[in-house]
Amino acid sequence: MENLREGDDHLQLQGDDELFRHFRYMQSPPLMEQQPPQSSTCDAAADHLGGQPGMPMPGLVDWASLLLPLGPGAAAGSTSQQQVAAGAVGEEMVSGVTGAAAPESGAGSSSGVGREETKGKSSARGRGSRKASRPRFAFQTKSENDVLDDGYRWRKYGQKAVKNSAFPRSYYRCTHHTCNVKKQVQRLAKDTSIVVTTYEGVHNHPCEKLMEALNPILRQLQFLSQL
DNA sequence: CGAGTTTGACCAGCGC
DNA sequence: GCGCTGGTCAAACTCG
Repeated sequence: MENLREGDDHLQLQGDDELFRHFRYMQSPPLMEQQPPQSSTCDAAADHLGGQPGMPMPGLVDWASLLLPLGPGAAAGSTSQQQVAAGAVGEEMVSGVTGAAAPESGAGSSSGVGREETKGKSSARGRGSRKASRPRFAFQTKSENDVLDDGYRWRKYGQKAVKNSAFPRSYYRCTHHTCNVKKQVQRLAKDTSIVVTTYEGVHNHPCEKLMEALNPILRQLQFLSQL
């Protein structure tokens, strides 16, 4: 696995379509300045999508699709530009991104990529055969906070010291009962101001904070549409 | 008391 | 085959 090259600040962001809905705008800038904790990344994404210079089709957000529960077939309903993003996602590319986003530590190495949890204690505690990995998606944020507030709720289930890194890697799972999306968070050893977040899987439910924020508007729209 | 975090142990894959 | 490493589990603990 190829590690992050020295000075490789052009991490290309790739991933599943759902994540692109939130982070697609980050494809051009090498780093995303993390938003303050009080504003979720969903909101941040909204802000950036409208105003980030150099963004592909800035301001064109398919909000309706954001509100749809996202499943494996959800990409079929994506907009054309989303399909372009989603279509670029393949295992090789995703692995490459993961490796690029995890310098030094060996994260994204062959031993790590694609390891999948299986349910049930007996099946080697989820360390059975490596099935074809779910889409993985890594990006860097420049922030003092390790955990990027992306609008979803996460439960930490592990923390590991990784080789050649003074900072441990944290493991999170989405707390939504039907969603088994995971993410890893690790701070770069070379640049401690940079946090590498690796998402694995696709949320099959809407962003909670976004829904919370949009609910009053949606209700109003519903009311108006009835008139 | 429930939800989330911490942390040591366990296990599989990989390289040598 | 063995040791190293990463990923996960689960009991204990903390917090609201």
